[in-house]
Amino acid sequence: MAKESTNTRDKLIQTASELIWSESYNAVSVDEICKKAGVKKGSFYHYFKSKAHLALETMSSCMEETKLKYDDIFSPTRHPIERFKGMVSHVIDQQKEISEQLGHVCGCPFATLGSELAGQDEEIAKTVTDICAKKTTYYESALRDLRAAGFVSKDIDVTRKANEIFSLIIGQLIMARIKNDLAFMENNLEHALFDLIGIKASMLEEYQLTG
Amino acid sequence: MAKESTNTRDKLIQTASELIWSESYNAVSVDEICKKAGVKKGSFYHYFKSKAHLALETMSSCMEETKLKYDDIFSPTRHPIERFKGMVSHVIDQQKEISEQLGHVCGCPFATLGSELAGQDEEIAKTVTDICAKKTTYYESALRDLRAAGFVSKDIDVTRKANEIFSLIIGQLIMARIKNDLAFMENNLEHALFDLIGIKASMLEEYQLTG
DNA sequence: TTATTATTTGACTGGTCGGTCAAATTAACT
DNA sequence: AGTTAATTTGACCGACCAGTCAAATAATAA
Repeated sequence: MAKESTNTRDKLIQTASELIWSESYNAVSVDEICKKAGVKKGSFYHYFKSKAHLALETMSSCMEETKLKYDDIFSPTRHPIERFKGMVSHVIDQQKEISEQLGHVCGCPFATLGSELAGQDEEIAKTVTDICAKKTTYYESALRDLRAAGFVSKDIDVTRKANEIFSLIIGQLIMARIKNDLAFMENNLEHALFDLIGIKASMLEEYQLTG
Repeated sequence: MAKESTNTRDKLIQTASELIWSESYNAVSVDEICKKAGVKKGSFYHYFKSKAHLALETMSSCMEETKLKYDDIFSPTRHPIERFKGMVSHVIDQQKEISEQLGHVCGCPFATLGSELAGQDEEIAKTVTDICAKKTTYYESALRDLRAAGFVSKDIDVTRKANEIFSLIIGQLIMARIKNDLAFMENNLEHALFDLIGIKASMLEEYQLTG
């Protein structure tokens, strides 16, 4: 997340990521990004053909990191309950780290950017939609394994449920960003998630003992 | 929602609401708002001391309307299950209406604005936070009545659950805005909501018959 | 070495931004 | 009527916006 790249292109992406994530796309200017990255504007437009393209590549870069992390968290070698718990921990840890680094709870970079530009830039909206779809596939797979293990009802609709889970997380992240406070999420995200999935506390305890 | 006010101030608020809601705060300029409202810039700054203040008053105005609607939907005279169903219908109807009118699914105006300006304007973030808190009180009250009627467990934490409900709705609205598609919400919001509350389909059917 | 390509620089553009202001107009009060 | 206050107007800032470009420099290949 903080790799101190010497490469000009990466430095721009890194800086843009921080500025846009903590402020917003339209509130941050190309000049500002260049200044903070220590790069002249001409170089910026050597690597990116527009501000929007920088945002797109920033998202790609961020999604690559996320994929590495999620491939581990949602590895089929883990128990599906552990996967969801791992994801919750990861989300909260990441938010803590970023909020300490940038001085503000930032929420989900994709959702924030997507929401801001949904009515302004179709390509960005499309990219965010794709990223969201990708994330829900992790949940779907974990839900299938949860179903196979008998933790949830046989007739659960995993696609629908995965989307519900995703919405819940996005919603809590947005609220955390607006309130600039992670407390509620820390106390409630896991609880709410298992409630939504339909796994009772008693089942979690049982799993805890046997697992 | 479309009152065609002849009053200059109201016309500016109305226009700003539409433009900011469908685009975003930073993407819409004061000039643009004035032009569409048929008002000169000098008049704008006669009524609002800054662009941010216009946004604040736009939110107040929107929240007033919302309160009228919600006071009806969440009237204690209604069965608490009916209240939640009524809210879901209202949210979806409103989204449909606005998306037809403005040509794009717009989501929650407070969440969109709040998310965009969370790291930029503290007063706006604070206002959005207050509005969110106000909305959750409707859910809390309905949850208490649901608990009293025996539809949910006696030891449910209504404040926590109300916040979870709120997050879920915000999340689905953000996703609908990004995807510019209401289909998922229409098919799933009510279902997900009752899942989260912990009311099984069988109980809903039972209520349907007796109510 | 020289020729070719990739990268960096900084000055530049035309347009737009949020916001100001004094003067003109209208409405309200006496 | 005359006076005062509310409203509207349009011209006007300086700062900043995204994006351009030709020339300078550095890296690579022959």
